[in-house]
Amino acid sequence: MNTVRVRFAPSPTGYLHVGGARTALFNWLYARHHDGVFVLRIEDTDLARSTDEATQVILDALQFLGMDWDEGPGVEGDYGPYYQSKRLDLYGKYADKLMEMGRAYKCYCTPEELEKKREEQIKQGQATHYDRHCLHLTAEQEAQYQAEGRTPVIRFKSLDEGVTEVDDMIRGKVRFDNVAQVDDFVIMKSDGMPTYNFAVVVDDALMRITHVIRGEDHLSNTPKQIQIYQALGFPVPRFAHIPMILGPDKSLLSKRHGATSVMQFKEEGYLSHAMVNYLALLGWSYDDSQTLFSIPELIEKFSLERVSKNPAVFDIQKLEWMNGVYIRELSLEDLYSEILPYWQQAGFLPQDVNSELKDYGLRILKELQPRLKLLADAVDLARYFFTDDYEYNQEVVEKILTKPQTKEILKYISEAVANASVLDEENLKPLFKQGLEQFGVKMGDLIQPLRVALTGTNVSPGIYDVLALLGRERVLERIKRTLEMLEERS
RNA sequence: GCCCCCAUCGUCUAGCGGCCUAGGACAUCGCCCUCUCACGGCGAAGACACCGGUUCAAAUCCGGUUGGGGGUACCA
Repeated sequence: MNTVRVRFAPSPTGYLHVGGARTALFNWLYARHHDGVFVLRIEDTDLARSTDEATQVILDALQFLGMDWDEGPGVEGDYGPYYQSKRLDLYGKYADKLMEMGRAYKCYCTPEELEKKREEQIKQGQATHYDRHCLHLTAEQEAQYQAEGRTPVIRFKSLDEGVTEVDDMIRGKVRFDNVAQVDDFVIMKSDGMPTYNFAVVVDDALMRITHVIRGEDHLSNTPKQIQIYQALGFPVPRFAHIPMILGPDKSLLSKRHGATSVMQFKEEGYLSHAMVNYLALLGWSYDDSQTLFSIPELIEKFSLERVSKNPAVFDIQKLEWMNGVYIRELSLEDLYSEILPYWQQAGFLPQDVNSELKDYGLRILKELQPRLKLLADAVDLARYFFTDDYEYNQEVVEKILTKPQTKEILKYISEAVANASVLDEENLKPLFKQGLEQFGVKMGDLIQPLRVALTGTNVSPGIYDVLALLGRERVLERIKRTLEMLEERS
């Protein structure tokens, strides 16, 4: 049996888009499922925009998602180099070969001339295609063009009849009319660089790619590529065109829909596992019930047969939910490791955390864990545990601390806290209950003002946990501070 | 303009002729738990785009319409 060889071929434009990440994931899962080879190839022929940094960003993003490649940057294999910019001689070589065979020719037409013809064709209701003006140029005509300073491109001479069929693993057989749909497209630009449709064939063929799994936006270009494969005598790989990812308005997902960069998601506090699991479900499903998958499970269960044909809207809410699920699955130790950088950046914890502080962090995390959707949420939710410098939510103060008896209640709690042997539920609850009788109120009327006094908000973990974490000294200080604030107001 | 792809709840989807009074997940709403918020539990609402066929039988097959997406470049 032949080894499955798939590839992900991003162009380094500065970041890895979630659509690209999903394409990479499907390739990676397919390779791992079939014990195949996952190749990473950098399509950096756009020299103006491609930089080493931009490439590194993509590698980092793939690494974050746990997609390791078997051949590619940093992992030399038998079919390198894996940067298109280092393969330029190959494209020239195969373009020459096509010209020798009479399957390619030089074209001196200018973009302006071509645009004019194109407009004319559209006006007449025809399909747009090159009119082969330069197919049979005489030596004199060529010399004339060169004298005019024109630099030629090389065009592929496409088939004059018949149809080219794409046997897509997801969409089935798709037929394209050779004459109308495959024109003599450019394979080498005037600057000597190959065009995408040409380079991708040369590279995929030379790298022995067996399955081309890519976005549906490439489906229409596939017949062109197949004709190149055939002209060059290369075996044609299998194709699988996966559905596009759309924004909420059903247009192609892009920056204007919000974050689309994988690394940006990472910074906001999305876990690698959640990203991968969610992305896997965008266009693929296993059965009618399972939505949560471990990575090994994904590898085991993934198949192209179960990839959907319809485009999928990127649903950030579902991703958030899933992130919460995986945050809750983390051990406290692991959660701490994930959140430490956020707390350090917020100035809550120093670069070197001693064991006492770490233990405190762990205790906080125990309470925060079920409340987190994003790792970054742990900053705002934990602020009052680390600093006295937090804002009082004025709306909440208005609503809760203005009730009658509030000051008396807080004073009562202050005494209870001062007198309790240990600040925990067992010791405090009886004292609080006494207060209920004394003031003739319910537990909430006692706890909510206390919560506001201690946290500045009406949302926090259970009050006994907050009390225990803050400790007697800070609790008393904060109640005192709150009482002073109330005095000033009245 | 021309060509290609697609069409089940708001969203992701299950469904590959009878198992469907269409299942699950997110989101929404209600109830429970409860000191708030989460978590968790229970429940509700919510879809086969439309029109023709084929068939004893259609969400499932075929055609058309409409809608959405993509391609049509010296971008990838």
